[in-house]
Amino acid sequence: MKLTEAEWAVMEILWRGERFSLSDAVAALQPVKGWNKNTVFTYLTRMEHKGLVAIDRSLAKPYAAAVTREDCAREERDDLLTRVYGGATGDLIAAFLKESPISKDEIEQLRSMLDNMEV
Amino acid sequence: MKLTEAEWAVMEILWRGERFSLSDAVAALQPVKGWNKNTVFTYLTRMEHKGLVAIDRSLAKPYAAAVTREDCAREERDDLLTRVYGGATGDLIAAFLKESPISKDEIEQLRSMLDNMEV
DNA sequence: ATAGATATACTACACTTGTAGGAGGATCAT
DNA sequence: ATGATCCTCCTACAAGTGTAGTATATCTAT
Repeated sequence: MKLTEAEWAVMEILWRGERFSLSDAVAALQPVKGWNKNTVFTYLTRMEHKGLVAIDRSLAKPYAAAVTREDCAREERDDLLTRVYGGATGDLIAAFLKESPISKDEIEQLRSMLDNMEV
Repeated sequence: MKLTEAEWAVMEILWRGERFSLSDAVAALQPVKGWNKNTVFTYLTRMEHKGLVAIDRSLAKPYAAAVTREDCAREERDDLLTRVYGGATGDLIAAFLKESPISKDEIEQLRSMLDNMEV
């Protein structure tokens, strides 16, 4: 399930805590989105149908993420990888490296990952 | 301009050639999408308004890509990088490396890219 | 010059996404 | 116990997306 930009905003706040009441969610989304509470409610319930949000209506804080951030991140990565790079991970990584300078530490980290990949 | 999945399919075929007639485009999209010619026409004209497709109605083959594949790929990369990884290129690359095995050649290629990044 | 194929234009319709209004029930403080 | 607040549910609506029908103009081959 690929998330829209707005859905990412909702999930980002859900991933930052355990459970949320409506007003918790509204307050957390305020700086990012400035949404009306009904808008937040609509998102939460629509996203329940999609299996993104778990709602336990018997709790005071009914809302929680139903998927992990890592699962969503993987889907986004896979989508980019296959749609744009036809699965060629090397090309994709090369493109990222070419355009975004990374720190010395990160370079070292990646180098050791590469070392560990040699079987 | 972020493309939808269907728009990517259209651009992919436009990027594979110089100029296209409607039926060229329909034929090329047939195996991928199986669209009706009207559907293809609608996409082409809608995408002209978005600046994705250039249409020169005085030519026999009026349709051509108006943006490069690399520009679109960059937008997709940037979007993933900032939305999902908050700009942390190292983390993103690490995630790709962790999940998708790459070939020995690619490992070497990346290693030399890393070498060249050290100033 | 006329039938058949192509191309263009316009229109339509269902579904999704982004956004919010209104109404009714629940809760809480005084 | 009443008014204020909050929560839930339902409804709505504009824009965008995915898909195609209809109608008309144009080209091409006979």
